[in-house]
Parts: sequence; structure tokens; C-alpha cells
Amino acid sequence: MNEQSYPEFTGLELSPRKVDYLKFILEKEGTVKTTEISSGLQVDPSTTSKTLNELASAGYLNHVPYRGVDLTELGEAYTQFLVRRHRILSLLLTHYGLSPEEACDEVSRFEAFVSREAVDKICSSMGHPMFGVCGEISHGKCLHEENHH
Amino acid sequence: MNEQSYPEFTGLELSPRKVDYLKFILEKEGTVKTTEISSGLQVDPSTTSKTLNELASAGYLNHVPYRGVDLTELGEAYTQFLVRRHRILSLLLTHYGLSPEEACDEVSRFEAFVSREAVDKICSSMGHPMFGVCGEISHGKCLHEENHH
DNA sequence: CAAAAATTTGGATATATACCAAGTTTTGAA
DNA sequence: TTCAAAACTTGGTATATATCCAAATTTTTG
Repeated sequence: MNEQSYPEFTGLELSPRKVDYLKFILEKEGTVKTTEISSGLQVDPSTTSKTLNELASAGYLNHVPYRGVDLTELGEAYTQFLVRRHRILSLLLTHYGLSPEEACDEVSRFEAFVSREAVDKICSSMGHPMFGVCGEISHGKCLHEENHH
Repeated sequence: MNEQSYPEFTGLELSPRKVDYLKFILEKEGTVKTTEISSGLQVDPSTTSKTLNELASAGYLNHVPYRGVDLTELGEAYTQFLVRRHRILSLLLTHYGLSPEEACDEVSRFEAFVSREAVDKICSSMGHPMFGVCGEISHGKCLHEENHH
């Protein structure tokens, strides 16, 4: 089967900032250089370098020093969850009077503290919407879980 | 008029833990002792003592050393917002398949990062519900704002 | 009033972020 | 191809939050 299985995760593993790094790296796809990330996230390259090391140690990234990083399989799967979480929560808030931009900004501040369990329930309760306010929503893992329960 | 006005706040002023302290103190009403808070929040009294100092310095509490703390007017108004935020967000999540307990727990983790602006919009969009899943919701400040716009 | 309980202070640790300066590696232009 | 510039990493430092323990202080109480 093509469906890769990863150990369970709560969705609370990473700090807000680390979530930013992974989302940024996923967007760029392929190998990403330190400078690119530093510009994107507006931080000193030395900060990026350190954070990349931490994410690599935790198994989310492959880091070839001086060369760049790319997502591991775990990192890819995890980051797909991060993106789905962001989009589901943003979409949710637009149903309560927030504009897409407001919703995105708001969610960016707190998303790292919303569990996968909650996201899956919300997602399911919304009928697994395909379109968020900041991109398409893919439900691989989410629907997968649901099938098995 | 009885309606006290306070400088604007974003709702993002306090860390998650400080939010816990204020909510706990509001619940108890009147003067609260360090030990009481320490037991309630499961932390060492020395930790409580330090946090209480910080909250007092920031103007949310009156702290009489060795005697206890109580909310200032600002602290009271602010904490009422904190409680409303918690209840509105919890109620919201119960509309998406989370049980009241799950919703409360989930919200406790991220509420500190949800702005007053967003809460007011959500609240308004929900029709200023009077009952949450963990207590009555009062809308003093929320409705007040709305009248002026 | 003196011992016990409560509280505070000082010192230490841990995590998360981030900067600067200095050193290392890669790149690219002459 | 070589060597200077650019990119990257490391080491050191800093702030903010949160926590504990041990020691000192204040209040309470038997």
C-alpha cells in the first residue's frame, strides 16, 4: 500500500515557531537553504541553523550541513497535518465573522496548541471540506483514521 | 455610570499560566492566599509567590505580602474577559463534535493566544449566548463595544 | 510566647527564541 | 584554479516564562 503509517502524534509536539519552519519548508519543497528560510521567517541565519538542527534531531528533517534541509517522510506527513490543521481552523473562524486574513493570522498564533484529536473531530464535523481560505485541504491521515474507527 | 472604562487590551497580554492564576483568583473571589493558589494550580508556593508579584506589578492584582491577593478593578475586568473567552471558545468547540470536557481542556491550552477582537466577533456571530459548557457567559464589555460600533 | 505554618527571597534549572561575533565551508569570478 | 565573497554553523549571550529547593521572614496558634 501507498499509505505510509507513522507512530501516533498528538499534534502538540512542536512549538509555534518550529511549526512555522516546517510549514515554510513544505511550501518550498525540495531542498531548502538556510538563507531562504531566514529571509522567509525574518530571523538571523544562526537562529535558523540552530532550529534546523533541532528539527533534524527530532526526525522531521534531513540536514546536510552547508547544503540545506528537506523533510523526512515523518516530517512530510507531520507537516501535512500542520497545514491541514491551519486550514481547518482558519476556515472554521471565517464562519464566525472573521475575514480570511484575520482568520489566518489569528490561527497562526494558537494553532500549535490544538491537538490532532480536536482537529480531526472538527474536520469530520465539517464534512471534511476540500477548500480552506488559504489553500486546498487534503485529508489523507484524517480520513484514514476515521476508516479505522 | 456604573460601566467602568479601561484602556483597550488585545487579550494577548498574559501568558497561558498567568491566565490560569487570574481565573483561579476570580473564582475564589475576595482575598486569596498563596497556599490556596498553589494547591489549586499544583505548583510550589514559591512559584505562586513570584507569579503573584508579576501580576501585581502589571496592575492586575493587589498583593499584600504574607496576606494574600485580590483583583484590582483592571484585573477584575480583564479576568471577566478571560472567562468569557474561555467559555465562548469551549462552547464553539462543542458544536464541532467535542464533548464539554474535551472542549474545555482543548481551549485551556490555546485560549491565551486568541485575541479579544476574534472573541468578540465569534461571540457576536453566535448571538451572544448566555450559557457556555462550563458556566454562564456574561457579555458586559463585549456588548458595550458593539453598541459603540 | 515559642513552635509551627505560611510566605517570600535567592539561587538554580529548563525550554523557547533570538542576536552577534567568529570560525568553517562553499561558491563563483577573474 | 584560486581566493575572496557569500553562505552557513558554532559559541556565547540575552530575554521571557515557568519551576523547584533551600533558606530567611512573617504570621498564626497552641
